[in-house]
Amino acid sequence: MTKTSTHTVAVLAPTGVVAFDLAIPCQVLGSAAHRHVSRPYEVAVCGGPNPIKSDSGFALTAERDLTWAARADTVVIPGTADDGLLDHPEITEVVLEAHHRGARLVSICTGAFLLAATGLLDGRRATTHWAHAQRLSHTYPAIRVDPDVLFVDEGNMLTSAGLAAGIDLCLHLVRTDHGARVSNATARRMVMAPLRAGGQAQFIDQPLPEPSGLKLALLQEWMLGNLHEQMSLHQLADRSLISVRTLTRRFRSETGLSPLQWLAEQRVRRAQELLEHSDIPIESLASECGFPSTEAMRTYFRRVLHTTPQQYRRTFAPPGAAAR
DNA sequence: CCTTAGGTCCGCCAGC
DNA sequence: GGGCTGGCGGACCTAA
Repeated sequence: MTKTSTHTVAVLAPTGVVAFDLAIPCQVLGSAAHRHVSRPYEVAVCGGPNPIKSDSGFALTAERDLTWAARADTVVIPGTADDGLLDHPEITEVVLEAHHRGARLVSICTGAFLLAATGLLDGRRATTHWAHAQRLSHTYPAIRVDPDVLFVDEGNMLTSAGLAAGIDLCLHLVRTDHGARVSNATARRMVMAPLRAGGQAQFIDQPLPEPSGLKLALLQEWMLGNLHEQMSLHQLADRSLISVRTLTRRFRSETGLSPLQWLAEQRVRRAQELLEHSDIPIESLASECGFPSTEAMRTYFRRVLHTTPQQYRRTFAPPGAAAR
């Protein structure tokens, strides 16, 4: 992703667009701010002819037409009131054209159906709103639909689950393009939790006041404070005075992840922060974050962020820091 | 890429 | 019955 020029984002507005989905990228990407670039994204709603009916009882006026969308760096496809049942051939055409120009495609909620209609999702992993996941995989059997995650990042093609998960995906884009600091600041400005991981379940049990939930929170706090230590499931269970089985179960129901998956994500996040704010060598950074080796860290970076630690540092290190 | 040993995850089920 | 716990087995994952 080039940082030199403003990244253009086209938010498509098909007839009957879900107004909430449409607003998400406009708000999140439009409000992202960078220390050196005040507006890293130029976001425009694209569609027509105006006015365009939304699903929410009001019509909207797109600032740009679909030809602009075909030239954008990122194209966002929101859900529609028909939940993806109707064809929107003009959208298909624009999305295909954008893809062939190398644009990044992003769908929110049932926007996945419009993206799927292009055939571009075939053979890839994707997700959509849980209530429509089954229909998506029946209609497009070549897509590996994962109904249990907030969003799926397939590099140049990203899909998210219903509504609010679109916010998580947009924050993920900001983090991918501009690093953790910018995405955290963006989240803070929106009074949002920093960023839920993509693999997190769409359904999460109330983690709040029960004593059991509290105990897990305490353990997680301890884990975050001791990321550099090797920890086994067994030790963690002993520490919190519950069985391994119960520990795994609580993690899954409260975070949607297994204990070690959760731990690995926290380690990647810590590493991201350190890569952005320090110039300690990769080797000591890896052990500081608790990765058994630099190879292990690289593997997790690949999986979670689709990049390598070196590359991440090069992209996000502040200008003053040592550039290697 | 492979193999291997040990760890992890989760359905199942019995027990409280 | 209903809800939570934790042991067990086997599929799966990871480190070396």
